[in-house]
Amino acid sequence: MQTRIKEYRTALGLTQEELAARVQVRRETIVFLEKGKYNPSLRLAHAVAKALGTTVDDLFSFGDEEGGAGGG
Amino acid sequence: MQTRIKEYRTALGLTQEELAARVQVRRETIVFLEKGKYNPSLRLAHAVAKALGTTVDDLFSFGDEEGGAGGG
DNA sequence: TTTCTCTGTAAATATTTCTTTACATTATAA
DNA sequence: TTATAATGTAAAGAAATATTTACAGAGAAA
Repeated sequence: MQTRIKEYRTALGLTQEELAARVQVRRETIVFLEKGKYNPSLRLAHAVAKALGTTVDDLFSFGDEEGGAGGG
Repeated sequence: MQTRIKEYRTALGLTQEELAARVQVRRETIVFLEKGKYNPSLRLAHAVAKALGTTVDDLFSFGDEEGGAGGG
């Protein structure tokens, strides 16, 4: 799973902390997302996309793993 | 959070079990998603959208809650 | 160097998703 | 009624996300 969060965030001149505040999560959660440490809930993914002025499908991409939702 | 999973699934003539098999999750998980019982992981949301031939943003909608990702 | 801001990491914990197993309901068909 | 297929519900537990707290490194500015 890849994400363009950092790319969008820096383009808007936001710090991780500012983005976290907009999304109403901890800064660490933003760090983890940018680093791809885990796979967010849809609600969180949506909130981040909205805060960055884009969509979930644009912000996150799946190399197209191998079929399903199971771990890879 | 609203979803059009059932709408897409029935349009394709799939049972919950068949969709579950394509997505590689349990049938109960599909029931819960269709009923809005919980908020899936992004990976699961993506896998379901792909199995139904659509996108995450099309399949799920957020009335646009109130800002962030925090519970409502 | 010291100070400040931003970013990254780590461990324990709370919370939620998702599984597993089991049973109930509804509808169709014999 | 009896049988079968599809759907819905429930509870216990496994696995993951997200929080909380704390500390460390990099860069800019004094």
